[in-house]
Amino acid sequence: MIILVDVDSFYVSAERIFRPDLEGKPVVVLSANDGNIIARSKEAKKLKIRMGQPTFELGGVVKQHKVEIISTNFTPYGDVSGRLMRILNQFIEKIEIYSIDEAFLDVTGYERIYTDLVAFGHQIRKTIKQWVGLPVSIGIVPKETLAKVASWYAKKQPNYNGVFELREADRIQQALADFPCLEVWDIGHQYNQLLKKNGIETAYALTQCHDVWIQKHMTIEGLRLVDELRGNTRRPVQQYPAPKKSILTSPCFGTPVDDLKTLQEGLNTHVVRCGEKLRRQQSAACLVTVYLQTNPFRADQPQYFNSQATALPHPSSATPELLQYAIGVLNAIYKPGYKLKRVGVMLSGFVPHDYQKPTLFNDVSDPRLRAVSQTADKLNAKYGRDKIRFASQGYSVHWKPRSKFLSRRYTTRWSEILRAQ
DNA sequence: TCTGGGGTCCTAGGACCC
DNA sequence: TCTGGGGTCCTAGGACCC
Repeated sequence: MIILVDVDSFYVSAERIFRPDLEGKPVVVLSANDGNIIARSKEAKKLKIRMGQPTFELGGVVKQHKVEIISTNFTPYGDVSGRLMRILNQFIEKIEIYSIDEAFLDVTGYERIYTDLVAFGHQIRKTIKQWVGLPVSIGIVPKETLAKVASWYAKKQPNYNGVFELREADRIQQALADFPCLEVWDIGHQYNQLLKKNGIETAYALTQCHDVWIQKHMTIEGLRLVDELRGNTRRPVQQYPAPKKSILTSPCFGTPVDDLKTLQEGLNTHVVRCGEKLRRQQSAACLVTVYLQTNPFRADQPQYFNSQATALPHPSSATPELLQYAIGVLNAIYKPGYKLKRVGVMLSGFVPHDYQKPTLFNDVSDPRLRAVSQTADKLNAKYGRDKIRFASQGYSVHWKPRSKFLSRRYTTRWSEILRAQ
C-alpha cells in the first residue's frame, strides 16, 4: 500500500505558521511579480477566487471580504517543505517527494508495525501539525493513480478527518464512479473537454473505454493511466529523484525592457542561476537555448517571440563558457523596438560533468573555468546569493520581480526572525 | 498598470543515412 | 507509364504536473 501526504493550501498554510492571525481568514498567495493567484485558503476558495486567476481581476472582493494578499516567498516555503519531508522520512524510509508539498510513502514491509493504516494516517497528521504546524490530507491506496482520488475524498468529506483509505475493489469502484475526470491525475482541461464530448464524465467511465481509442486520443501515457485506474499495473514509488534533463531560468522582468544592454545583463544573471543548478546535479550541458518574449496579453503592443539554440563545442558546466554562448545567441535574435517581458535560458543535452567525449581537436572545457565556478558556488552558499558575481550581471532593477506583499523570511534570515514578546 | 516558473513525456514530420 | 525500404535523429508543438 501507498500513502499520499499532501498539505492543504500549502503556501497559505506555510504563511499561517508564522501568522496565526491569518487562521480562519480568506488568504491568497501570489505568483512571482504578483501576477496570479497560486494558492488560496479554504475561505478564499469559497469566495470563488480561482487558481491562476490574474491578481488585477480580484477587485472589490478583496475589500468586501478583507482578503489577505501575500506575495510568494519561496525560500521559507522550501525550508518548511524540507522539515515536512524529513519527518515523513522518520516514519517510512522509502518516500518519493513528488512536489514541494506532496510525498508518497511506500509502506510495503511495514505491515507488522503499522497494522492499522488509517490509525497510522491520523498519527502522521497529528505529528505534522504539532511539529511543523501544517495541516495535511492523507490518502491510503494500493496505486499512485488512486492517491489523488483518496486525498480528494479526505479533503471533501469532513467526517473522515483528513484521512481516507481506498483498499477493497468495490469501494474503489464506488469512489471512481463519483470521481470527476478532471480531478484524475494527468487529465487536464483539454482531455476533459474531449472526454466530455464523448460522454465520459467520471473516472469509472474512463476505465470502461477502449484501449485503442484512449491511446489514439491521449497517447500511450493516457493508456498507462487508465490501466492503473483499472488496477492492472502499478507505478513503483521512486525513492531517488532522477537528474533533470533540462534546466531553465526565465523569470519575467518586473518592468519591460527594450535595450540590448539591459537584456544582456538580465540574461547573464539567468545563466549564472542555471549554471549553479547544473553543477549542483553534477552535469555538464551540450546545448544552450535562449529565448525572448514580449507580453502576449498585450494585444495593443507589437509582439515578438524568438528562440534559438546553440550547441557547445564540448560539454560544459563552467558559467563563463555558458555565458559566452548564451550572449552570442541573444545578440543573434535580438530585435530593437519591442517591449520585452522575458529573456530566458535553457540548458540541455546533459552528460556527467567529468565525461570527456573524444573530439577531432581534443577540444575540451578548460578545467580551471569549472573550478572558478565551483569556488564561487561555495562562497555564495556561505555568504549569500551573488556575493561573488560577474560584472556583466549588472545592477539593473528591471528584472527584479515585483512583490508588494512580501512576508518576512522567518526561518532563513537572522534579520527577519520572528520576535516573541 | 496588470496574467508565474520550472519541469515532464509523447507524437508527427522532416532530414539524412545506406 | 511512372519514382525503394528501412532505419535514426532532431525539432516543434501539444498535453500534463505543481
